[in-house]
Amino acid sequence: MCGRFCLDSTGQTLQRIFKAEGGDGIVPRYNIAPGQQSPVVLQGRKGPRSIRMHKWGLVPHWAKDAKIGHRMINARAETVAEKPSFRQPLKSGRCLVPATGFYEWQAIDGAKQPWLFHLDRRETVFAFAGLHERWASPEGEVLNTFTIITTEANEQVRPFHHRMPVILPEMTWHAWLSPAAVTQVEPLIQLLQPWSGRTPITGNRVSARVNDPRLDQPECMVPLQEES
DNA sequence: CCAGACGTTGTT
DNA sequence: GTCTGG
DNA sequence: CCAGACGTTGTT
DNA sequence: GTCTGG
Repeated sequence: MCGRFCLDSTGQTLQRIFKAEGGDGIVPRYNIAPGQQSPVVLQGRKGPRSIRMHKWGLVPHWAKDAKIGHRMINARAETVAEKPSFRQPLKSGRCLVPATGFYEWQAIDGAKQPWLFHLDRRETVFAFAGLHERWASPEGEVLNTFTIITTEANEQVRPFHHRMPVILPEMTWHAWLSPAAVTQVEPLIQLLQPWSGRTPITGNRVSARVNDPRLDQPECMVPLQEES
């Protein structure tokens, strides 16, 4: 699963980490939900990578209605090459989705308690494997959207959920982003495999409940004291 | 041929 | 747009 | 993912 | 229960 994540980074930092242009004005966010705009890193046919704001929830180019995006927030790595909605984006619309963490949810006394999963250092920016699409409404309005690819959960996440977003190691970013279009999909699918073990994730309980406005504040990212 | 779906997660 | 089901 | 809505008619 | 909106 990846139904919510955070990106504790400025556009300037993203430019440096991803060696990309754009993204000016991006500020840290701690509670990015489906339907919201979030940065993605794209590789144009020529020239440098660029950072763009896309809407989370992929709308296929053939869709008659943008509402379909609501159920396209994730794509399974195991089937992404076959699904009508993702087949073309896999060939020509791969992207990176910058993040510093993602949330899992635990029911405690009937309430949903968020846990934040992040890398060794909580502020380390990493990249989800993503796909993006450009959709034009019948009226001609353009909507840029993306989805996050998921895979089997690793050891750290498994106690919470059986799925997690694919995290691409930096050494695979170039291969995932280019060339712009491919005919053979197998090498790409291979890139989605090495998430496990290679990417140790730390989970910490967040000091705010779900949809508590404080969840949008950086203070909530600080791990809670261990309970005695 | 046309009509309808096109997705994932989690829960029952 | 493309595939599946009827 | 979670939260919140879940509807139509007629009038502005 | 299921769908939509964020």
